[in-house]
Amino acid sequence: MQMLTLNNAQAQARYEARARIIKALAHPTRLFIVDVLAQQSHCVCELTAMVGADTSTVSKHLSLLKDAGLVSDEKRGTQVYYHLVAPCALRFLDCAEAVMKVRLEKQLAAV
Amino acid sequence: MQMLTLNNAQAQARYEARARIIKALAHPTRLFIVDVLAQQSHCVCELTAMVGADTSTVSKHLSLLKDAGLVSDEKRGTQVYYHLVAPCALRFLDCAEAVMKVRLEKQLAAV
DNA sequence: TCTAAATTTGGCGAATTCGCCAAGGATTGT
DNA sequence: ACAATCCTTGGCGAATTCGCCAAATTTAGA
Repeated sequence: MQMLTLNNAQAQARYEARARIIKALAHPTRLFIVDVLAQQSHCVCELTAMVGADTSTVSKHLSLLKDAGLVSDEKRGTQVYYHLVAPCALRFLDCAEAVMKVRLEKQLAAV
Repeated sequence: MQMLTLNNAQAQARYEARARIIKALAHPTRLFIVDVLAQQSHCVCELTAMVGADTSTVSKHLSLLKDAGLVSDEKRGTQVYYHLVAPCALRFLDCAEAVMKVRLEKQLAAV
């Protein structure tokens, strides 16, 4: 029975790899994009309009999500459509929501 | 039927709040800590030994997780025990694992 | 071919994150 | 009271992240 530690390189690499994926979701804009893509695929221009930021900014967010393996891209003419390939990412939103709710309840109970 | 956008302050605040919680998990050490606490509560000194970093570093990671509402702390004498209060955070690990597996399969299929 | 639209990439400064060290409580036992 | 242990906080430099602008690329259409 080996104690769980972060001392060996293998365990550390495992957690780093997982953290890299979660980090891809740890941004409000990228979270929003994932939420939108869960309902329907969209091109960069559409997402740019929804987000309300520079095209390059949105494109970089999408590249980041793609590198993490959370979305995929498909070229259609001059446009690039992005699809959500990791639906489990949606549960991040639910979990965050649940944590916020618990925090609020505890805050109210303290009054 | 209102189109989903990030243009209004309310929606933006919502996604920012959720991202703040996810960001708390977006670090290998904090991910490891959550994983460990899922099985059993531990004091800072124990976690420090498992992580293999400075006590202050681990303490700050724990403070961050606590501020996010993911763990709670309980003082017992000179020690402070931390408990996992958001078990749904564990699913982040599963999701990351699944994404990594899909990525690997796709990588193998490309050979 | 020339133009226009869509997207990506490079790069810059600003802001944030990270890990360690040092210092400052808090609590237990002597 | 004093010493020892446990933990937290402040602060520093290094590294990373972020959003915009500018430039390059690709593709469709006139």
